[in-house]
Amino acid sequence: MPTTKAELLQGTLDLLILKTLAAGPLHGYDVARRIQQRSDDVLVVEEGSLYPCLYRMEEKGWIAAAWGKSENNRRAKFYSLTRAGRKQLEEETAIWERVCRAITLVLETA
Amino acid sequence: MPTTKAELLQGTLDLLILKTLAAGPLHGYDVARRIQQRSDDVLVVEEGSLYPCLYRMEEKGWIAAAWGKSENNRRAKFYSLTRAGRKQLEEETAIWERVCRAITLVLETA
DNA sequence: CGTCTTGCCTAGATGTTCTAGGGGAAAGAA
DNA sequence: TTCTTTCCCCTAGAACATCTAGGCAAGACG
Repeated sequence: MPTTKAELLQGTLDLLILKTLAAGPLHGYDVARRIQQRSDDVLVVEEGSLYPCLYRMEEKGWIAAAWGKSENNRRAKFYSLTRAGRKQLEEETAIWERVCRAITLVLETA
Repeated sequence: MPTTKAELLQGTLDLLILKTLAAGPLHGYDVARRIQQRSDDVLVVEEGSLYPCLYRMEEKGWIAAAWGKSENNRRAKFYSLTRAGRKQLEEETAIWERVCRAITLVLETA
């Protein structure tokens, strides 16, 4: 039996992507890989979740896309945070901390 | 402007209910109220989410229901944790801690 | 009697993520 | 050369949880 279910917490993908892009532009494939690496392989972003999410975020103006070449000389679409994206990152970080604290509160109540 | 969006984190409702019932049987309405209170009004469980969730959990054998009278002398359905429910609570708590830690890891990466 | 509160319930909409595909192009092996 | 692997992008539809927006019954309280 593997580690079983519960990869991604619904509603946190935007935040994870925004944060991952905060350090500088990355292409989509790389965004997913970094989230997985930095979470010690706990969070796995499927491509079927990743790309639609990137489009939604682009439509909302949080990120901007530009075609380029990857470090492996492949055609790749690079995403970078917009000003609105940075603001969104701040907001979502605050919400996460608030909700996370709230859940912890409930779990700690004897 | 109010506190805006993001009440409940999708996927955490089962855990919150299980934990709330761990201290003893409660009726549905009360479960929602306690989650809200204990989270300092951050987590609000709508009734349209609550009851379907309770049914799912009952079907899975995590909780058991019994009709009774509330402290206000109203007809109410009391839910209590089964043995399987306690096991599930342990599992979901572990998953929550793992995922929460993972997200925090990503958010803390410079 | 009328209204408020408690408490349970449901159908349908909404939104996110996953499953399960497909495809092209560079790199490396045979 | 050809074959296979890896990288990188993309999409349609299913699955699932939560919310919206209602409805209903009965006790409390004026």
